Amino acid sequence: MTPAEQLEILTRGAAKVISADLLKAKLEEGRPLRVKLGVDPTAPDIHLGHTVALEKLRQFQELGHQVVLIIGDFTATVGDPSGRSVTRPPLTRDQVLVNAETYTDQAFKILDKATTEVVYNGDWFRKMTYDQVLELNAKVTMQQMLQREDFRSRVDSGQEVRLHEIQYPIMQGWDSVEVRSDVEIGGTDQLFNIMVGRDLQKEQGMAQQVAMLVPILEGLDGVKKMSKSLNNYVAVNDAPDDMFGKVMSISDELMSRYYELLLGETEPDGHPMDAKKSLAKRIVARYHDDASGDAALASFEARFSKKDADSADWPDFTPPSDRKDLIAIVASAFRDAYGVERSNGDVRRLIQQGSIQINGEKIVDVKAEPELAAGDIIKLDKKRSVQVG
RNA sequence: GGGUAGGUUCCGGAGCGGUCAAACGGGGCAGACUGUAAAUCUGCUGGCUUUGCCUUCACAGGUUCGAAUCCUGUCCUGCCCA
Repeated sequence: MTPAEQLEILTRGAAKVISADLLKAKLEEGRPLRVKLGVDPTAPDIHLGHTVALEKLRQFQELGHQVVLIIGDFTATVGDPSGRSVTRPPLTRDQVLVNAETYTDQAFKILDKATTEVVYNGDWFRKMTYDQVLELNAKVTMQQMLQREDFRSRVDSGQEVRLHEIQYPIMQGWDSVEVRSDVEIGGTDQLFNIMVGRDLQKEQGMAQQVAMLVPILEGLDGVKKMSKSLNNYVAVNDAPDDMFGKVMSISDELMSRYYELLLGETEPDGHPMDAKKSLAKRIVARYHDDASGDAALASFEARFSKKDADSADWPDFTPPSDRKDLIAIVASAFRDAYGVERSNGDVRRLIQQGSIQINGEKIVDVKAEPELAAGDIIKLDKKRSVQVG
């Protein structure tokens, strides 16, 4: 494939490339480019927000370039302040290593494991001396740091900014030097960090990397960026039905955004609901398989469209043997079938507000002690039910 | 180091001796309506063996019949000065 063709594919969907000309020049060298993505193993789940960058990496990979995945085992103990309004709590090394492991497992759902280079930035940062740290710090000015929106707004609003946080961009930049990257991929909020990488590479007399910024995907709420901590994410490891359901719950407006960022397409004409089902099915198929996508669609339609509870496939649930009051039953159903802890008070409220149904019959009496038989369907809330097994 | 303003429930932010599990807003959850959409309306939003009880208002003591509210000390943060 010619450099021009590659350029066309690679820049598609990118929010910003600094610069396209530089990328073109690198492609024209005809060698495999080293394409870097730094990941912060702060949370173990990869979600759709991460996949935007990962899919971009895969495009490079498919064109024969070398993907370098940097596990920020060291930087994670600092915490990327990008886009943050508060200091991020640091993680322990053990947590980070465990997270890194699960992270790469998931990343290889998208990337080709065999040809991906995985490195840990602790390998070089832990060896650094204070001299070297100071030398690096001398490359960046306070003013540059304060140009950053996230730091500046924290300063302006009287929020604390701790000094270790401003080390983050420097460390991320140094990663680029260490791996001699040609291209760094990141979200648009990574602009500053990636540019620091360019500066440091130049300082070291090295060719500068291209900054390729991909758009930030909004989470299920449609407003804030998708993130684990906001609990507005779809994890690539989510079960098919769960993944499908989450996609169905997004707003129409957000759906067209997902079409664009996740599938690289425009939303098809027709009823928005059909478009959404199609989107949901394809996302499930992508991270599981085609059969799962079809099954999730069928299951969704049975559960919600036809409201045919009998044919729906709800998780099995065995009522507790020690207590038979409704509060205990519902609380353990949430816990056993969905892994959700709800306090008794919480459950009590659900009951009082008419969320709980047994075989389609609403139960509002908090003190009810229903007789349950195998096969009974207990509705917990709008989205979840269980089947007594 | 000095001065000063503060630390309240998920967040913001009231409260300034009892009527405070704590106004109001945001967020979240549930219900109605729907397309598990949006908008709208309603309710809820510390825990429990729930007409009551227990634990919360930075932490530790103290005053008081009674404290988130007063006093003392400690820790932490912002701002101004050095």
